Amino acid sequence: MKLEQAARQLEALGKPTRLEVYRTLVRAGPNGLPVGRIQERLGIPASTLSHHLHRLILTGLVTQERQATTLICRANFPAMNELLGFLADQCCADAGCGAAADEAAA
Amino acid sequence: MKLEQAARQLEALGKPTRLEVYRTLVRAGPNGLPVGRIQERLGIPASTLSHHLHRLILTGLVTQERQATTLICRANFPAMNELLGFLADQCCADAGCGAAADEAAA
DNA sequence: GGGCTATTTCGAGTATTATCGAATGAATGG
DNA sequence: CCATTCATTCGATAATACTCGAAATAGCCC
Repeated sequence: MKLEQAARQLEALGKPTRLEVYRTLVRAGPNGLPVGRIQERLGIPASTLSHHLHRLILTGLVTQERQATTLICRANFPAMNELLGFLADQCCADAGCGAAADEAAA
Repeated sequence: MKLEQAARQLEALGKPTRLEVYRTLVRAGPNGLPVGRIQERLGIPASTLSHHLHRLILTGLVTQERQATTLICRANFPAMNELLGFLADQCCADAGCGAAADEAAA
């Protein structure tokens, strides 16, 4: 993964509002959640939520699929995985720290 | 870890410039690197670099220690670990995805 | 097509952030 | 104490981003 792409994704998760949206989608699992449901849960104005979702989609962290009039949003788990991998690589490339090892052991 | 704290750290890593600084420190390992050395490597103006380092320090991702006239900067590995843990928890709390498992197996 | 629901796009106001040169502060060595 | 080196703070500018109401679009059902 390129550094710039990673930075974009990290930035996308770097605002509490968006991180909460993303967390909600992650917790919803592979079935995803309609936009309206997210809005109900988090109490965000529709236009604001749409804006944040768009940003998350642009970075590839979230996908959308149309079902009739509602749009289902899903967390893109492989993308998250890649991002975690990038961060872990940074950490353990030359450092020899126990970071990833701890995670794996836990 | 609180969501807001995680968001602050993610935001800190969310700009290419800062991510590069952080990566440089991570790769430097526990010995860290003087501010001037980072500047040489990345070619960033001193004031800009100082600004970014300050942000990284505020979020707890980087620490500084004075050695005579030079300031040694170090990546805070436990903080990074906590952040990775937070993201992994988000991912696997209810979703049952294979994310962390894949990382561990790799 | 008319009405209805779900969601996005538009537009504007506000706030935060990045960048960098110049000036300032901190610490050592003579 | 003065000169020197290392790094931060100041100040100003430009760019980017957040927020949200109003208007527009997409798709279904009758």
